[in-house]
Amino acid sequence: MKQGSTRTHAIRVAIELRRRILNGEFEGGSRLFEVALAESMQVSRTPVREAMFRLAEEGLLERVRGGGFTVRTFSLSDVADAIELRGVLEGTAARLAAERGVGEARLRQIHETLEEMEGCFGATAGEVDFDGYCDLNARFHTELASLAGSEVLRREIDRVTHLPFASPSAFLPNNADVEAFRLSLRPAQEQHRDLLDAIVKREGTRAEAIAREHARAPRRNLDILLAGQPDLLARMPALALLVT
Amino acid sequence: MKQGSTRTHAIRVAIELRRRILNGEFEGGSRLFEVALAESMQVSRTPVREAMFRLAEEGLLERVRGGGFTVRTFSLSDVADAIELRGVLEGTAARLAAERGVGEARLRQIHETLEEMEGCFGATAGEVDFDGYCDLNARFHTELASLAGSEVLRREIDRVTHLPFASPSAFLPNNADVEAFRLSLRPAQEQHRDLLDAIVKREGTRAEAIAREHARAPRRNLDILLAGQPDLLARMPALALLVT
DNA sequence: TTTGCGACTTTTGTATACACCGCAGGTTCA
DNA sequence: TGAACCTGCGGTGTATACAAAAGTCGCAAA
Repeated sequence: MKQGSTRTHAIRVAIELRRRILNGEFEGGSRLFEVALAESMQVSRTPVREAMFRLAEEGLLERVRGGGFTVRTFSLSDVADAIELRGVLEGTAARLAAERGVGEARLRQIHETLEEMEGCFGATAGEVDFDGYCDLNARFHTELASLAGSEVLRREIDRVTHLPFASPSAFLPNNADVEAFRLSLRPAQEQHRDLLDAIVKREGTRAEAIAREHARAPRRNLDILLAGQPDLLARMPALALLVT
Repeated sequence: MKQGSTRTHAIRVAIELRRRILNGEFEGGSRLFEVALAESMQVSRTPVREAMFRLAEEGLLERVRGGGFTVRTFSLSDVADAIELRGVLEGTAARLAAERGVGEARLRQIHETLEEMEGCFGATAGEVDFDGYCDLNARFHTELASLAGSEVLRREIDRVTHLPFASPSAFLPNNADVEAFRLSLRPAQEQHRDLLDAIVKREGTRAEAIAREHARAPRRNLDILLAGQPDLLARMPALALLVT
C-alpha cells in the first residue's frame, strides 16, 4: 500500500474499508477475513486488525463470538431509531445551551453560519445551492453540538452522527432533483433560526422541542424515497447496510 | 500471564488495566506505555495494544496525537453531564416504550424485578438490603433500556452507563452508612413504580420526565458527598478519574 | 542568552512466524 | 451402524524483530 496522504497504514485501511462497506461491497452480516483484506490492500494483518477495531468502535462492524468481525446490518427501524436518537441528543444540547447560557463568541459564530446558509437560497422558491447548504448544515450541527459546553455530550452526538444514515445531511446530497427535498430546505432553515432564537432567549424546553422536530426532516425524506422513489433509494450510499 | 478464567490475553489485560485505572493507579492524563504495561502483565505488546483500543472505545483512554494513549480525566461537570445524559437516554427509552407499547412478556419480567426490589425494604424506614437492592436496580435499568425494543438506543445507554460514575447504581454501594442515601431509596423505588405505570398507560411524556428526574438521584448523592463527606468521597472507586 | 540544527533515544507502527482453537471429514473400534 | 477419536485445514491470537517517527538533549553559532 502506497504512502498516501494520511499517516499510518491502519488509518488508510480503516478509511478504505469504511468506503467499501458503505458502498455495499460486502454482503450484510458477512464475515471479514483478515488475511484476505490484508492481501487486497497490500499490507500485513496488523494494520488490518487495528482498522477493524476502529470500525467496530464506529459501529460499522460487530465482534463475533470466537473472534473476528462481521459487517453490521441495520433494519429500517434502526435507521429511524438512530435519527430519533440524534434528535434527542441535539435537543439536549440545545436545551442545556439555553439553560446554561452561551458565550458571546460561540453565539456569534453559529449566527454567522446561519446567515451564510441564508445566502444559499435564491430568489425563487426552488432555487438552492445544494452542496453549499449541505456543508454549512453540517457545520451548523457541529457547532450546535458544542454549544452546551459539554464534552461528554458532544462526543456522544459525534458518535451517533457517524452512522451514515443518521448524519444531519443524510438523504440530502445528490438529490437536488427531488422537488420535495428542495422545498423542505426553507422550513428547515426556519427551524435553525427558531432554534437559535430559543437558545438566546433561554427557552430550554422550546429549544429542545425544535431540535427534536428538526432532526426528523431526514426521516420524512426517507419516507418519501421509500414511498415513491425506490430507484433513488438504491443510489443512496448511506443505505447499503440496510437489510430488507 | 497465567491462563485465567477468560479467553484471550487481550481481554484479561483489558480487565486488569481497567481495574488499575479505576483504582486510580495512574495519574490523571498520564500516558500509558505499551512496553511497560506488557512487562508488568507478562505478555507481549500485541494484546496490550488491543486492550488499549478496547478501553479507548469505552472512553477510559484517549488517543493522543502522534500515537499512544493517555488516561482520560473527568471534571466534576463531566460527571454531572454524564448523569444528565443517562437520564435523557433512559427517558427516551421510557417514552418510546410508552409510545410504541411493550409486549406482555417483557412487561411481566420488569414488573417482577420491581416486586423483588420491594422485598429489599424492611419494616422500618431505614432498614434496607443494600446489596440486593443494588443488583436488582442494575437489572431494572438494563431491562428498561431494552423496553423500547430499539437496539440502537440500548447500545447507547449501555455505553454511557459504562462510565463508572454514570451507572444507575453509582454512589450507592458500600455506603449504607450514610443516612441520606438509605432514605433516598424509598422515593427512588416509588419512581420505578410510577415509571412503569406511565409506560403501561402509554403516557410517553410523563414516563420520560420521571426517568429523567429519577436519574438525578446519584447526582444528589454526589452533592451530599461533596458537601459533607469528603472522606467518603475519597473511598469511591468511581471517582478516581476525577481531576479537581 | 537564545535559537536552530542534528544526532540520539524512546516509543509506536508494521511485518512475519508461530501457536492455538474450532470445525469438518474420515477412520477406527465397539 | 453408530459413536468416539484423530487429524488436517482455515482462521484468529500472540510474540518478536525491525522500521519509522516523534520527542529530547546538547552543542554551536548568532
